Amino acid sequence: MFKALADPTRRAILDELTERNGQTLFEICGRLSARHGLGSSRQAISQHLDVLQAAGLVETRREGRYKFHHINTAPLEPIVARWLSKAGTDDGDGAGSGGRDGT
Amino acid sequence: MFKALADPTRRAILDELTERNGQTLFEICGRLSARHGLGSSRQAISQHLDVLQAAGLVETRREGRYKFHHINTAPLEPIVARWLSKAGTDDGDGAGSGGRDGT
DNA sequence: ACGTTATGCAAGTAGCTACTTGCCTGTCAA
DNA sequence: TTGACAGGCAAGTAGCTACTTGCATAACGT
Repeated sequence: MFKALADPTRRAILDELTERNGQTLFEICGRLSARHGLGSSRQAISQHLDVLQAAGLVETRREGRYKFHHINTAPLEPIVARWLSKAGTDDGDGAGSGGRDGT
Repeated sequence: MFKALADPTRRAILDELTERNGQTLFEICGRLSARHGLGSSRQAISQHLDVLQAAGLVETRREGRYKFHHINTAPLEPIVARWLSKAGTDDGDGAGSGGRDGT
């Protein structure tokens, strides 16, 4: 899921779907090159959408020869909370376990 | 920054620092192999820490021959809110702009 | 039926990324 | 000072990832 967010093009796609949910592949293609200045081909976008769908961030709805893509922000919420929840246990020692390397 | 989160080892490091902030490189090494079952070498972890530091997720404090690593969750908050804030503008059309490919 | 439109699948390629290996610098203890 | 400890730098390698190219399939309009 994090790997899906690692790519700038995929983040731009999410930006696009946030602005206008339920777009087709061709519309995403056009808007990406027009509004984000990305010159990716149709297949590239299609593969990106596959990755986003596999990550659960995008859901698709088939309708005739069109395929609409909808953003799903549900998986985004717990991922960061995992590190935000704690992260107040400052220590300062940390030097008592030397000698392990694994090589 | 997203690329820093894309790697499982780096996420494990963040987990470790969340549990015990201010660890040294060697302690992180030992705890990763002990608690997370990761057999990464010292240099590998060092490079991961460099990436996390470049992403602003980890800050370091030098003290003698020790170097303590502290997690910084500040950059994590706005990244997801970017897509969570809107994402209610469902549309449904989206087929009116065919013909653009860019190739 | 026929051409067009919208999308899908698969193989191949180039660039990136994580990891290793080897050596070096600085710090602490005796 | 000497040896051990903690960490750093740099080059090389293997696997992954994004992208391209080419063809195939299904729905729609006429």
